[in-house]
Order: sequence, then structure tokens, then C-alpha cells
Amino acid sequence: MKRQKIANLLKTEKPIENILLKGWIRTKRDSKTFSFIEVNDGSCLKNIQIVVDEKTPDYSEIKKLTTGSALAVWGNLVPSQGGGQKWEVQATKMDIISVALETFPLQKKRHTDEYLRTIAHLRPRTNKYGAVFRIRSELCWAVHQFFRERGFRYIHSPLITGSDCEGAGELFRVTTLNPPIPMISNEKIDFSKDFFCAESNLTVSGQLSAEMFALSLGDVYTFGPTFRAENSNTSRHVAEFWMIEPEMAFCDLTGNMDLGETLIKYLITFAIDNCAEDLDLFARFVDKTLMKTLENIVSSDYVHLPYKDAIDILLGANESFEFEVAYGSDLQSEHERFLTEKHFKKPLIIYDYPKSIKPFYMRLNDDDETVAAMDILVPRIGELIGGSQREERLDVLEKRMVLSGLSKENYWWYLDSRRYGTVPHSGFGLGFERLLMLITGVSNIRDVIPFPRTPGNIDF
RNA sequence: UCCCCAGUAGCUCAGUCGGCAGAGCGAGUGGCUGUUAACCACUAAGUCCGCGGUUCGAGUCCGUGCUGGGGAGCCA
Repeated sequence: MKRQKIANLLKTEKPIENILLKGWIRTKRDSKTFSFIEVNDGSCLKNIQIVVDEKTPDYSEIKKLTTGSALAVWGNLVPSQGGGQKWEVQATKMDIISVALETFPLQKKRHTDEYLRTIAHLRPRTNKYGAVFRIRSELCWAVHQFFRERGFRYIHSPLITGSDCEGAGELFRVTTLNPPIPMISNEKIDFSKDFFCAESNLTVSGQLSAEMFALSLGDVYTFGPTFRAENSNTSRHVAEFWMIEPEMAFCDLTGNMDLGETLIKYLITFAIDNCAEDLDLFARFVDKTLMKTLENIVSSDYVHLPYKDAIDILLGANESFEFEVAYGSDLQSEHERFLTEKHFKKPLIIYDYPKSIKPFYMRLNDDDETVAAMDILVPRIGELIGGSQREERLDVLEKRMVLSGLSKENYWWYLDSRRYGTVPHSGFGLGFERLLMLITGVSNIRDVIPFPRTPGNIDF
């Protein structure tokens, strides 16, 4: 007999005889001669109520079951006599698959996110975290669906990279060297003795790879893990996270901004349409304004604002900032929050940033002062997307690399793409966990990734 | 890495002026004929984060370290 998922059983329109379900006990209420057992199998947020009485074989054992124990239940799905649920299972037979020890840490009460983080291996068994990770899974599918519908190809960019610098960000070194470490001098490690015969690191971005494939397959995207060794201790940063990076040939900054806006709206709409039950938990218990926020992001046209206009608004604002606002300096978190949360009250795309504060690969504008960069800022999260039109002109790119202190030799293959049929192209990076924070209202990035990696934390 | 706050039972917290270590929930045991965070009764449960100091006496005051949270920087 095949087990049925609780999500499907609860969707039924009429009673079903002779079913088998399996799952874990979330809570149990006993009377003298019968018990109510609520079972969850992870297929949906809701539990199914099992009614079991003393006529069921081994009832005395069943009555002793603890929260967290695993069960197989045979019985009939019937309309519930109680008020809290439409259907319930009248059990005819029950197998105890395993009994959870009484030290099971998840109790029938609300736990703090901080405590649940210390038992990250068990937290997906709670309502809230089960919902987070079901939504995470659904949105992964939505990402692929979005790009596939638009003719994008999915590229697997390498996780181990030999590029000595892919832009900003501290790198995690990958090595098989063991002590005594071979040295060239007191300071310099002899990487020619290492696995790849060169210094290698975990990737901080798939962008350079994606550019090569955009210039071959047209429109491509990567979606995979990304690593940053920054000592960041905030609710918005983790050392290992998942990033979506589309890259489009024959596409300028405007097309890039449009794709970013369309993608965000698509993913939020997908969640509203396909994750309603789980999303409702967040709207009720995590952030009361969640649905309003999401509807605002889906229905509004995003503001397009050149960097210099953003500075003008900030300079004219009747608001005291901790950091000075000035042309040429980067926008601080407080400035971005002011613009998106207070001034415009909707998502905002800032573009044409000064070249001095952006990486070498961004396309230099005709003014020779700014680059074709764009950041999409959303209320509560701040920067959700960062991208640019790429510098396709060989001579300009080479000059900017030299100014950034990068060696042209190491990027020979990257520069080749500008030698052989170079074309305008654009792309961006979207932090998948930040998107999940936006959609669920969860305020700490550590709570939307299964086992978060942050400075000092590698457990699980 | 910097600034601010916190750490007391399994969990969430209270603990007054420096003077006997507390509650709710959870757990265990028993009771209860339809429960919904069930209900009723009883029981067990503590390195008061670590180290050092002040004091007759420290959960409480001082120093320091560790851990967690919020904010900042870096960014997605």
C-alpha cells in the first residue's frame, strides 16, 4: 500500500477509505480511552488530525508516544466532528516507526529564531521553517521557469576559480597544501606545488564565465552558490549564499534594468500564486504588512534615478544623516533606505554611478565620469540587485584594468572576448536569500538558508 | 572589524537597596468520553555564561574574556 502525502489528503472533496500516511507527531491530546494525534509529513504547512481509540491494536503503546515520534497510520479519512479542521483520520491501525526521546527540543510553543538557529538541524520541523524552505524550493523552480520562458540558457560556472581577483570581496582559498607549506620567500607561498599549480579560490561571482557564454549562446544565467570571506556580521550577509546572475548579449543598461524589474515582479507573483498557505503564515505572524509590501512591489513602476539626481534629493532632504552626502562618494545604507522607504516608498533603480566607486568591467559612459551601473533597491532589504552594462571596448577595458591594479595577462581569456566579435552586453546579480527575506518578511538572512555559514559558525 | 544591548531551570523570562534561587510553558506520573498552544492534580529539574576583583556576604557592583542580538562598514 502506497503512502499518501498529507497535502493531497487535505485537498480531498470527499471521504477516502483505506488510506496510509506517514509522518511525525507535532502534538498529541489524550483522553481516557482515545487520543488526538496531529501528524505532519512536511508536504504542507497543515497537520492532519488522527483519532485513535482503545480498540486500536497496541493503544497503550500509542498513548505513550512523544512529540517528534514517527508513525505510519492506516485508516479512513472522514469529516471531522471537531471544529478546527475539515478532515481527520479515524485510525484502524498504527505502526510506531520510532519514538522520539523525551529530550526532543521542539516544544508545543513558540521558540525564538535565535534558539532555533542553535538547532538548525531540527528547525525545518517547525511550521515557520518548514514554510521558509518550501517557499525557497518553489522559488528555485520559478527562477528557472522565468529564464526558460525567455529563451535563456542555464550555465554552470565554476565554483573554484584561478582569477586572482574577480572584483571586490575577500576570497576563500582552496588548497591541498599541508604543513610544511612550501614557500618562495618568508611571505609568499609557492602555489606551483599546490593542486592547481596556482593560487585558487572559491568564486565570488559567476559573472566573468557568464559573459563568455552570453557572447556565445546569447542570453544566459547562472544560479548557484557564491562565497565571500568578508568578516561581515549583519542580518543581510552570509559567507555562502546563492546568487542568480543573468547575462545578455546585445543588451544595454536599460534592457538590464527592465529584466531586473520583471524578474523581481515575476518571482513575487509566483510566490503569491503558488505558496499562498505558507505565505499566509508570514503575513500573520512575522510581518503584518507583508502582503501590502509585496503588492506594492509587484504593482508599482520602479523609479529610475541617475546617481547624481539621487545625491540632489539627499542633499535637499530635510533629514539628518550620520554620513555626509556628496557627489563622488558611495551611497550609505541610511541614504538608500531613505530614498526607497521614505522618499519614493517603492523600489528604486539608481544608475550611472561615478566610475571611481565601481569595478573595472562596468561600461564607461560618454561623460568619462560615470559608468553604466545600476542597483535595484527595495524597502526593508536595501540592495537586492547590482549590475551593469559591461565594457565591451578593448582599449577602454584594458585602461581601466591597469588603473585598478589588475594584470592583463591573467585575464587574457576575458579580454579575448573583446578581441573577437565584441558586442554590448549586460547583466546583474540577484541575492537569492535577500529575495527570500523580502518575500517572507524574515528579518535575518540566516533564517532563510538551511545551514548558514557566517564568521565563526560552520556547525551542521 | 567598530558602536550599543543581553546572557538566571529544557524554552521564555522575573529577581526590588548587595542578604534563603522564582514563575509560566515544556518534561515525567496520575486523572478526564471530541480535543485544537486541550484541561485538572502532583513530581523532578540550576556551574545564575567563564575567569578575576571589591565585600562579612555578589545572580545583583567593578574588570576581563566568550557567546548571542541590534546597528555600521563591505556587498548580493
